[in-house]
Amino acid sequence: MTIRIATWNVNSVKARLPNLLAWLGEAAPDVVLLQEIKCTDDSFPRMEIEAAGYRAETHGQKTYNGVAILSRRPLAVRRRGLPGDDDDPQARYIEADIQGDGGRPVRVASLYLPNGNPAPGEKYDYKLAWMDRLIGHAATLLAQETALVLGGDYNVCPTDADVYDPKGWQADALCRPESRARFRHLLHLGYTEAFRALHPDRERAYTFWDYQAGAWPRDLGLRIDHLLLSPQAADRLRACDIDKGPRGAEKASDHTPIWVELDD
DNA sequence: ATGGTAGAAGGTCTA
Repeated sequence: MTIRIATWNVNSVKARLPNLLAWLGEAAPDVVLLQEIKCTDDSFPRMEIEAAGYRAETHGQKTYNGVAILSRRPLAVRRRGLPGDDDDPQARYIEADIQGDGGRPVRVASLYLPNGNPAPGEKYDYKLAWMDRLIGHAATLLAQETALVLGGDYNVCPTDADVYDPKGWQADALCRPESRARFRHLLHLGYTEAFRALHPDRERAYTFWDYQAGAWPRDLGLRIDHLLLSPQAADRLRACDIDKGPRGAEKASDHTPIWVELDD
């Protein structure tokens, strides 16, 4: 048996509720990591999602950001918010233990890394500082030797192969060397980036296409949504892929889901 | 050179 864990930046869970429910019904993932829910915890569409068979834990915020974890299995939240700055008001991190429920337990986190544009500037500084906090917390988690999936919208294109126009994007916060160096730092701690581990040479593998300028029909995309696995999770990795279906739907998010399958 | 799109909020910001 396997457990399937997906991540999807839905760009407003309320605006995307029909798309999300349809996709839960088709794809039937066991766990879904959501980003940019853009609502508070008490306005999250909990009843509809529970009716679809999922428990939901949220770390919401009005208007911007907000993350959530949906799970068919029981789950226990470990933390809301990334440690390292108690004054940070932005809701970009939630972490939970998914119960084994007959299989093996797995720890997951849903993260929404700051975009960081314009760069250079204050927003870019916040992005890099947030990445430094993530590196610190990811190292702490690694020492606990659990099967762990750090998934979400990293707002980083790891290499030029993950960008439709590398030259045009080289000065953007998603592609700048400081962002990429910190992403590599995460990997050097001991994490495995699931998609490239299984598809090292696949081209034009994107998870995001801008709403503007016909980016989707022209396939002008970026790969910025990632699933990072601790060694104990990487040992269980069986499959990973991008599900482009939802990006082609009516009223689509500008991101599409990416998922991993782990031995259960 | 600009605007092109989308979402939430609300008379603009974020992406």
